[in-house]
Amino acid sequence: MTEPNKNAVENTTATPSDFIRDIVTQHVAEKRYPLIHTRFPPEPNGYLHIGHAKSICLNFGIAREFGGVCNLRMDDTNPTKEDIEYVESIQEDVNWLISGWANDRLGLKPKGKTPEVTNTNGSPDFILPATTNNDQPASNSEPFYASDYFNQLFEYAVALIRKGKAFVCDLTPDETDEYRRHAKESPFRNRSVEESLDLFARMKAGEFPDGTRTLRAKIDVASPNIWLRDPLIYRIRHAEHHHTGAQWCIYPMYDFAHCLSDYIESITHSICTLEFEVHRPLYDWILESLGLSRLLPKQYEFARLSLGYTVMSKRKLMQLVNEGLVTGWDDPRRPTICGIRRRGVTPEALRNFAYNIGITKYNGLTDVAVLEHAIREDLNKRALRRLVVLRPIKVVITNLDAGRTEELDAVNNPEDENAGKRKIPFSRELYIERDDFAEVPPPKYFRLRPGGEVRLKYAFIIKCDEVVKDAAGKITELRCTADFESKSGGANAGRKVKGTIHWVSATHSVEAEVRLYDRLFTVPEPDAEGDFKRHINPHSLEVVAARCEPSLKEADPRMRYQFERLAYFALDKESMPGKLVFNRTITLKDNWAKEAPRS
RNA sequence: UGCCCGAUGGUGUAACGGUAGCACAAGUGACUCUGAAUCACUUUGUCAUGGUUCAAAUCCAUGUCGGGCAGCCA
Repeated sequence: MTEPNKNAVENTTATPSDFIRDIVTQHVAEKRYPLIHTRFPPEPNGYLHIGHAKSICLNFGIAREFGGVCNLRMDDTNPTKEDIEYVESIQEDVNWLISGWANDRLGLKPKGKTPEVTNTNGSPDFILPATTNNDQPASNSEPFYASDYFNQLFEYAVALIRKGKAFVCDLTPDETDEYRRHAKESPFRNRSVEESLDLFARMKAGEFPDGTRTLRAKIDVASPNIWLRDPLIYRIRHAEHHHTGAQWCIYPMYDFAHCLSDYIESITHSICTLEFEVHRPLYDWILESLGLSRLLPKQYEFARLSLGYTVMSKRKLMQLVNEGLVTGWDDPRRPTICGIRRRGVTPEALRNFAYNIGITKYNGLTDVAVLEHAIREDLNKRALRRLVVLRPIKVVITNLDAGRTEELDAVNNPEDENAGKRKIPFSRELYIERDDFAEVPPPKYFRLRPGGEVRLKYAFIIKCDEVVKDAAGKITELRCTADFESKSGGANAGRKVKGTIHWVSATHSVEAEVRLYDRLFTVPEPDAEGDFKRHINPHSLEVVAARCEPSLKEADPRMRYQFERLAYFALDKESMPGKLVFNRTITLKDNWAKEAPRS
């Protein structure tokens, strides 16, 4: 049997080019950093989706192309939204997507390891180096967690207060909002360093309820950039954290935690999406205000992915799960990485897609056709061809005896001669696809019709002699005669007929549940206006009982299949020996579907 | 409203002051024991107006349109 990953195609030779890689290239040329170090920092509050895949491919791609490292970091500074379930799924999805490509660039840390002090002369300074798969067996490693730096972040915050650059503020959330909107200084802005230090320590000790006090950076309340108007950097939250437990009741805000986590991990290029652009001055301000001794990371922003006929926001994806509109996070109709994987898409296809769409600062809408093309291109090269009839109609070969079986040769993959051949049984009773017979054929129809001929793939040319119907007028079977000389290699093998259709032997075929997936939404931008759920496609899933050629009894979950003339399929995780379940990954391109309605 | 960012065929992107190219999509034809794949060909574009320059998609100015931010979310 062929290796599952053999014959894969990937743009590994072409080097992607975009404005971020241009910057990195220049930094490498001027030897600005000893090592190019990126990071992928998801918040564990949901499952990863194809938009994250774009970011993963960017960050790991850069690490790969420039001989660097990309840390996986849980950006877990908000205990009320995050969960261990998401931590686990994130690791699984990242590993799946980068395996065989950039898994050797994955930056982890030894289990339980926390940052070390690098500078003892007054201001605190911490470092936590990454290890890669090359340095350390994966079982002793774990991802980075922003929450592992809570001690260090606390010390950095104290340092900021000491420098007179942060203060404890007693304003309520509403008041804070109000003051900020009107560019008004907090009445607590000028309280003494000692008092802020004392209050901050007491915040940490749990003396105050949620929302009563915050730690704020002292920057510029009149700044045109809202994020510089004395932004909050710590808030009180009496909540258990999935990673640090009940240790803390104050938690750092994103802006404070992120830049410093990058610094601690020696990140050089901190790449995020466009909505953080206005935060960049704050990112720089915090790092510069602390007077840190090592090279500072820099933030760069690119446009997040929007894809046609789907929704990408975590909130909406969560809503679809909670309201039972899909079966779960890994429902194959969803744009989540696990859903895409379950559907049968390979990591290579997803990476090629990410490569093809490029990286810019323009917020566009990517056509799903680009994704579909990447999937088809990959599957065409690797999928094993099989004959399966989705909606059967019976065909009786009247000039073949009942007990007789012919064994016919079939090519496993015309795109890969190493994939070999297999035998398919042919007998008196067959099934063909209902769509492949038309009693009253439309123009240019070249499949089977009354009195017409068609070739059965890998087998014989048959002629339809009689259409049998039941009392209600429904077609129950087609009675046909076969030209046994027309078999591949036979005397009449070269005989031309217009159509070739797929078939299975009725007696030898095995049943399978086949799940036919279509796009989840009926419009290109479901969330453009109004309620996105109004646009859910009622036909996004159809389940049929299909008849498969017998070789599919040994179907392998690692393999991909093309049911000839129909679509690409993969085994679902619910499939069992004796109870086959296939998911349709994507249909074959169908020009007939475009042609037929014209007539 | 304030601040920030962006605009190249239908869609997504390249061109780094010097021939507007690529991919997807669409269309035509060839081939075909998959109406697939493959191959060949074709259609369609620099937001607008000024300026700088021998030369502008690229630099400058103004405008138009689009997006983002204004959580004790990330």
